[in-house]
Amino acid sequence: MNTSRGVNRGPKAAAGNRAALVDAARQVFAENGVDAPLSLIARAAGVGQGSLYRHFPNRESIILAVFEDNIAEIEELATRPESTLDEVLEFIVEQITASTAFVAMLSPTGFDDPRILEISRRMTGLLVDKVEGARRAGAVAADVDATDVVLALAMFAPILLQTDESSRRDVAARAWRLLRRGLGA
Amino acid sequence: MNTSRGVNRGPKAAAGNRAALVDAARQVFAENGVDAPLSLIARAAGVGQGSLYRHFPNRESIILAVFEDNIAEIEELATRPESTLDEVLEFIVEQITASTAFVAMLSPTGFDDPRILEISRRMTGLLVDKVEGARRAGAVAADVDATDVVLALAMFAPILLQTDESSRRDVAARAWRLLRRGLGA
Amino acid sequence: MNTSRGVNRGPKAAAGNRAALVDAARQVFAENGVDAPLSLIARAAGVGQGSLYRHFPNRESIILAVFEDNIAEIEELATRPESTLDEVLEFIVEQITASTAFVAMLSPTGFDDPRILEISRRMTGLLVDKVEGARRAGAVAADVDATDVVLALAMFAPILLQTDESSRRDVAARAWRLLRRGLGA
Amino acid sequence: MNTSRGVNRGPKAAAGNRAALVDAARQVFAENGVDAPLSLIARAAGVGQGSLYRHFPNRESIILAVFEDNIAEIEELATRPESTLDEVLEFIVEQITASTAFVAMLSPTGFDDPRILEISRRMTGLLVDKVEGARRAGAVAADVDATDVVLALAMFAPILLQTDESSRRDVAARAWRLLRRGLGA
DNA sequence: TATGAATGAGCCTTCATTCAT
DNA sequence: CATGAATGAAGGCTCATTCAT
Repeated sequence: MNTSRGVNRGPKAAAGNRAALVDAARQVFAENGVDAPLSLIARAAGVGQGSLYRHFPNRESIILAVFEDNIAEIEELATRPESTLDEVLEFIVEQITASTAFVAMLSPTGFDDPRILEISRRMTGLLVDKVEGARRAGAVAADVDATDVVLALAMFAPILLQTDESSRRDVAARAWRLLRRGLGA
Repeated sequence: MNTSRGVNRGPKAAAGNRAALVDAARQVFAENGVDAPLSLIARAAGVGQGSLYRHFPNRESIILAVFEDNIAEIEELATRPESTLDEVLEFIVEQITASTAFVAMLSPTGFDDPRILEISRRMTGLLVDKVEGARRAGAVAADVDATDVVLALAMFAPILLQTDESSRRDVAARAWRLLRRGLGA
Repeated sequence: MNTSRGVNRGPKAAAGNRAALVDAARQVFAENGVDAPLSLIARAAGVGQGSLYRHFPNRESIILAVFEDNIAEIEELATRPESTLDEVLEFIVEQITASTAFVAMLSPTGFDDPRILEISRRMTGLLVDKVEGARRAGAVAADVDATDVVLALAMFAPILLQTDESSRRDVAARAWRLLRRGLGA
Repeated sequence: MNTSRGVNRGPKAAAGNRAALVDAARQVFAENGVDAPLSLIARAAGVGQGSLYRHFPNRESIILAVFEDNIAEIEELATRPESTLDEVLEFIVEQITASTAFVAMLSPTGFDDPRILEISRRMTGLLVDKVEGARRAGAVAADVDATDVVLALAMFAPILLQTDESSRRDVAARAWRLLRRGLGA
C-alpha cells in the first residue's frame, strides 16, 4: 500500500518537522489566508500529509501553533513594566504588517477551538494594564478600554490581507494612523 | 424566491431570472459569505445552474452585480446636494451591517475582475465631494480624504463578517465609533 | 478545474445512470461486501463520482436502493394469497444465494438510516401472515414467529458472503437445511 | 494494560509484550470488530507500533494468535472424555457471545493465511468425536456431522457482531435455540 | 434560452507499513 | 529489540463548470 519513495528521516526529525510545519503554516496562511489547503503546508514543510496530522490533528491546532509563537513575543514585551501601550501596539502592528496570519488571532470567530478563543483573551488581557496606564497618561480617550484596542487591531489586520504586497506598507500606515486617532489622543 | 420551480419558462423569463439571481446572491452571500457554493444561489433563485452561468460566467460577475445594486443606491443619495458625509456614511454602515457581502466591494483585492476595482473607484469618487464639504465644515480632520473614508469602511466591513449574529450590532457600534473618531471630529 | 475527458451524456442518461449505479452496487456489494469503496461502484457503472453522490448522497442510500429492488419482488410474491411460507423462503434464499448484498437488509444494525431499519421491518411484516399460516399447517414449530424466520435468514446470508464462489451452492444447501429444520417441521 | 509506557524496556519485555498484544487484540477486536485499526491494539497494549509488527507481521497473524488462545481452551474441554457435545457447544457459544472476534475463526474465508484455515480445521476435528457420541446418544439428528455443527456456529457468530450490546443476550438465546434445534433433538 | 444532470479535480482524513534511533 | 514518528496511498465528499436536451 505504501510505495514510500520519500525518505523516512526518523523520529529525530520530529521536532524539526514540527518547527518546519509551523514555519510553513505561517508562510502559507500569510499568502493564502487561513483557509489554505493543508496539503500546501505539508508540502511547503517538506513533510508527508500524515505527519502534519500527527502534529496537528486539525486546522485549528496549527493555526493555534502559529499564534502561540506570535503572542509569546508580545507578552514578553507587554510584561516589561516600562513598555508603553504605543510601544506594544507598534510591535503588534509591525507583526501584523509582516505576517497577516496574525489576523485570526485577534478576531477568532469562526473557529470552534476554545484554545483559539483563549489566545484572543490573552491578547486582551495583556493590554489591560497598558491601556490603563495610557488612559491615565492621556494617551488614549477616557472611554477607551482594552477591548477597543483589540478591536482596532482586529480591523487593521484583515485589511492588509487583502492588500497587494506593493501597497501594503502604505495602506498599513494610513490605516493605523486612522485607527490610532480613533483610540484618542 | 421563485415559486414556479422546475419548469422551463422559456426566454421570456430571462430578465426575471437575472433579477432573481441577484436577489438570491445578495441573500446567500450575506448568509454564507462570498465563498458560498454557487449552486446555493441558483437554487435560491429557483433557476438552473446553467442559467446562472449564462447570466454570470463566474463568481466575480455575480458579486459585481450585487455591488452594482448597492452602489447605485448610495450614489443616488450622495448626488443629492443636501446630503452630508455622515448621512452617506450612516447609510453605507447600515448596509454593511445588514449585508456583509458588501465587504468585498470596498476592499476588492483578491478579485481579478477590473470591473470590481472600478466599483471601488466609483465608491471613492462619490465620496470625494462629501468629504471635501465635511472637511470645510470641520466634520473631519484636515488631513483626511475620501481614500481614508473608504479605508475606514473597508476595515469596518470584515470585522462584522467574523462576528456572530448575536453581537453584530454591538460590535458594529463600537467599531464604527472608533473609526469615525479616527476620521476626526 | 475540470478537464473533462469523459463525455457528458446529458440528463437523458439520468435514469439510465441511476439504474446502472444500482446494478453496479448490487454487484460490487456482492463481491466486496457493503463496505466496498463507493468509487468502485461509480467506476463499475461507468459514471463519475459526483453522479453517484447526486443520486445517492451517502452509502446508506444506495444500499437502500439495492434492497428496495429485492424486497419489492418478495413482497409481490408474499402478497399472493396462495403462496406458502416455504415458497417465499425458497425465493428469498435463492436471492440471498445469488446476491449476498441482500444480507444487510435482514440484519441492518450498524446503519443509521431509519429507512434501512424500515426495510427490515417490512421484511418481518410480510412474513407474519405466512408464518401464521405455516404454523397452523404444522409447517413450523408452535413457538416460532416471523422474527425467528428473519433471524434464520439473517444468519444464512453472511455465511455465504464468506464462502468462495465454488462452494457457495453446497454451503447454502447445507446451511439452509439446518436452519429450516431449526424452524420446526 | 501496560502501565510503564514510553520506556524502552528492552529485550526482556519481548514475551510480555507479545502477551499484552494478544490480550489487547482480543479486547479491541471484540469492541471494534476484526477491521479495527492496528494502532489501537498497539496503544491498548502499551507498546510501539513497530513492536506489534515485529511480533505479528500482518493482521492475520494477530487474529490467529487470538484464536489460538481460544481454541486451546476449547480443545482442553473437548479432549476430556466425559464432556458432551452440548457442553462443548455451550462453552463455544458462551465465548462467541462474549467476544465476537471469535467469529472469523469459524468461517475463515476472506483471509489468505493457511494457518487460519488450519484453525478452522482443528475446530472441526475436535468436534468429530463429540458429534459422533451425540449422534449415538440421539442428541443430534442422524444426518448431522461436525461440519454441520461448525456451520451452525459460523452462522451464530456474525449475527451477534451486528447486534447492539443491549439486545445481544436476547438475540443470542433465540438464535442458538433455532440452530440447536436445527441440529436435531 | 433554461434546465439540471454529469463530470472530475481536489481537499480532508485515516491507517497500514517502514525505518532511524 | 523497542519505540514512535514518518510516509503516502486511498477513500469520502464537495463543488465549479460543462453540456445534452
